[in-house]
Amino acid sequence: MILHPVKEEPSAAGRGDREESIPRKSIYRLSIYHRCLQRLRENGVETVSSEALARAAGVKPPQLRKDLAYFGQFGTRGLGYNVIQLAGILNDVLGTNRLQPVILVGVGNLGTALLRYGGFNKEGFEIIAAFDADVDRPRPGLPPVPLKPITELARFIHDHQVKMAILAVPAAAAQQVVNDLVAAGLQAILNFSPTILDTPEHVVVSNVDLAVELENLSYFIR
Amino acid sequence: MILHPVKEEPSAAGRGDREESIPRKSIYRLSIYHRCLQRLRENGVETVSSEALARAAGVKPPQLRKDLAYFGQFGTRGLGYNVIQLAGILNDVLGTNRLQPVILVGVGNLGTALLRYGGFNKEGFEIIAAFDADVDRPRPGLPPVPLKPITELARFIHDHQVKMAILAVPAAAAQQVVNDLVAAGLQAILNFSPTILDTPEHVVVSNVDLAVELENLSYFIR
DNA sequence: TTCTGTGAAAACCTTCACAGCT
DNA sequence: AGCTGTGAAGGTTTTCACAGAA
Repeated sequence: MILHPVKEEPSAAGRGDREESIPRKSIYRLSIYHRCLQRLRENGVETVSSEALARAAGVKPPQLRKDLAYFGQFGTRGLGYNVIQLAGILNDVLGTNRLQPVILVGVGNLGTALLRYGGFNKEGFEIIAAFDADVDRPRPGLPPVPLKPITELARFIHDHQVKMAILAVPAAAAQQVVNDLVAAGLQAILNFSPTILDTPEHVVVSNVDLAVELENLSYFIR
Repeated sequence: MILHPVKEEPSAAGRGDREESIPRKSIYRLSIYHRCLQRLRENGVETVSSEALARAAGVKPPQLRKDLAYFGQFGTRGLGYNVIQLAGILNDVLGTNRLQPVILVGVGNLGTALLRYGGFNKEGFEIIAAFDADVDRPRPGLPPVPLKPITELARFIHDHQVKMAILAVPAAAAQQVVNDLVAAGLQAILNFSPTILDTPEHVVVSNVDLAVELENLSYFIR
């Protein structure tokens, strides 16, 4: 995905290496399990075995159990996992129980598309503002999110205690913007700009490069 | 990604296990190197060392050299790599030298956003048609891509020899659609639907789940 | 009996260190 | 001298296999 999505490797950066060192891949899968559990809950399923949940998430059962084991013992031997309970635990672990404010930086083609998409809001994230160098450029059909000049970025981050940003600026501008974001205290970046960002240890970056994902798939076609 | 962003693990599925077994991660990085080389070329750089290219791509130099070594020897000892030549080689390896037709399946919020984004076309991919169960639903500002009912999917894939699809249908519909795609001979899927797809060995899937990427980042915020 | 939790083994990927061209 | 190519070492993640609780 992207695939795996492409991706960083430090184990548990950001958090204070809680509980030894948990592979970042495990954390990533936790989000996937969480999603599967939500669907099971919607379907009224009360209990799920590691085998069933693993299949839904596309992993092998021992992997799922190992991943969960980093955080505790949540299952009942001979039975499986309580769907609601496990979903709640993952909510706590991932920090998705509280609504998380997010800003979008870069409202060009892709940024506009992401704004109009709106799918983030359903999952506990809210884009509370968008920033761009050119505020006046026409962008038909934008949802009612405040659009601000990028010069107000640092101030806004401070004032609203923003911790996460979605970055969709041109590659050439990305590093400079990131420097500003980091200086303002931002902690996590979902990067759609086609560049590898240079960030300090305590800032976490996930890269999603749509062109790279397609190129990568292209290799596997005969 | 992102990313990411998430991702499959079989080594060299799809292709006939050419050259022993090449890690999928290596292939993925090849796309990243390719992108960095393009930028270097634009800047008029003629030669690049493994150290410089690795830094641009966010990896360590031996990793870059190992990745390239799966496909041959392209550098000059004492000098480095010729930017244009290496870019050409990666074009060949990745199969991005020829224009690749792609279809979009699912023109809801996200699908529409992706269509309007249009960033794929620059990179050697062209969305030649879009499919949705409901063709009549209003979608303002769509680019001039043929929008067809999903019932014509199989026929179209056959007639146009389509090998790649971008999937952005609701989770509940995804597996059924994928079954149809696979039956029609499709080989690679970039999946934006928030589900793990069940596909035969010879079909490659990259998953990009935007909500999962955000959730994952959420963990690292204190 | 069933299914989780987990140490140990296997597989995998990354990094090192240096040999070998230019 | 400089930098690539690569076997071997090192580290991490995945998988196995079984002990142990319900």
